[in-house]
Amino acid sequence: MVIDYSSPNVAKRMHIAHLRSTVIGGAIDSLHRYLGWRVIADNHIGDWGTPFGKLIVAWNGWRDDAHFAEDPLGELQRLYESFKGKAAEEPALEDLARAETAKLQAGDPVNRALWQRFVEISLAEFDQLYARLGIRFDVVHGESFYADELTELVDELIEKGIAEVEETGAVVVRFDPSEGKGLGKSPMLVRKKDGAALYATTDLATVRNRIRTWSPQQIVYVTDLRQKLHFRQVFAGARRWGWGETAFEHVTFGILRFPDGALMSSRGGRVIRLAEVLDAARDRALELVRAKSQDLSDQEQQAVAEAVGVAAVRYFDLSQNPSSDITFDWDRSLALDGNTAPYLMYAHARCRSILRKARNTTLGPLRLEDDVERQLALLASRTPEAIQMAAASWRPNLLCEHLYALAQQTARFYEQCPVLREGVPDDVRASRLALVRATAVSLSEGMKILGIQPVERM
RNA sequence: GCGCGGUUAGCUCAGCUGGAUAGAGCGUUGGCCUCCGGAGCCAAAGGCCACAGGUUCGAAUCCUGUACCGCGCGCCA
Repeated sequence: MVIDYSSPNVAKRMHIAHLRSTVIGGAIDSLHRYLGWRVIADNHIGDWGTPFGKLIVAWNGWRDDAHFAEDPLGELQRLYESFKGKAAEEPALEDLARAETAKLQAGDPVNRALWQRFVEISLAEFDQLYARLGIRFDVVHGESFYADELTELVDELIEKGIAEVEETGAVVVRFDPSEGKGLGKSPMLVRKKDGAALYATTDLATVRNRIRTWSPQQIVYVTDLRQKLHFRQVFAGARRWGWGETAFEHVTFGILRFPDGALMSSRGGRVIRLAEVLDAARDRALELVRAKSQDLSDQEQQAVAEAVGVAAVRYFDLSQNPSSDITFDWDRSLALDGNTAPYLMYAHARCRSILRKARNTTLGPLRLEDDVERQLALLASRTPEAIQMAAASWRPNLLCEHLYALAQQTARFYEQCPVLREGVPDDVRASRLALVRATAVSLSEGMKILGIQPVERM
């Protein structure tokens, strides 16, 4: 299975709307790896096209070297955004940008070098965030990777009769209504009248390359639902090409909004940086760790705070059904109590605490006499089922829900079923200890799939 | 106009391959540490599941329609 997720654009900072694809995609990725799939995670970054012409114009025209030295990506983003403002007043800039884009695509060494630098700066920052989030890709083939084969690909589409040339010179793929509801009225443009390719073209080239390279059973895309039509077209185009052996899946998720309903997007201007949210989450967690866990060393406190903070942010996103829009709220996404990642981590840490203290006690066969422990055993035993359900329906939130129920039951068990206290008969103790261990394993395996790092103490 | 989503408690959301009195968190109110970790536990209040039909022994869940909200629909990605 090839899975395509995260896919940020170069020269822009990742903001929390990017978190959705990254975190949901990452969870779907690890769910399938856990179930034995061979998964190739491919980060299809936006590193090509007209934005770079604009960026080069802005770079040459009005860059701030001092700002660039201290915050490279911030300066690139500022330049890109300022281009829009200036171009609105001075339309000639758009022509300049087109010219710079053309030069870049033709291989002009100066523009190529600049582009290379922009990409490297962006990737460096993305990698830092991926490291914090525990995300790893097998390959990073951005759009530029396919740039050289697009002309040939469109020519071949025309040759095979898949696409047709219009009078203007533009090339489109026209669909029959039988290829999908509504597709008959929505042709897919693969070449502009000026000869340039578009993102549908790149996506077709990407499909072709993935099939040639890995012959996957399945190719999965994780993007927001606004791209639904686009991918339906790409998939229908791919089937025309004869790539129907491969199953295509578009996992969509809803839009991130502010509480007042405003959209969060680079376009709208109102964004919250992902790094800023992760930092805030870590800081809030650190405050709590310092108050609650004074027995941990300063270094351990820092590590736990980072794990707890990142997990809280991830879980906020993962625990909601991908298909619905979500509202970003600082307090809720950074919450450390209630239905949150720290709650799962806490339940796990309490199990670990018992197991540490019980080092020399033997684990026995299960004797489930109390209703609370019976329920706990039942829930723990259903974890594999929850993992399968979550994978099959592309909904990591199902696993979140299961783990939360398991953690809740763990807390009840902890209150009501003593394990190591005096007076607990040996056979009951041995049974409960085995149950605690099974629970700890279920929780930690499940959390790891969700990218939540279980800790021994917190 | 066509297409795709959505509408469940004060707020944020689960539950959607149909199944028992519709769940959780937050918030509100009231309890629980001589006891393995209180980032916790117990309890209460709070819902004609947008509306109207249909299918079914049974519908928040499936079908049809309506209303409202959001998104998308060739030369950006």
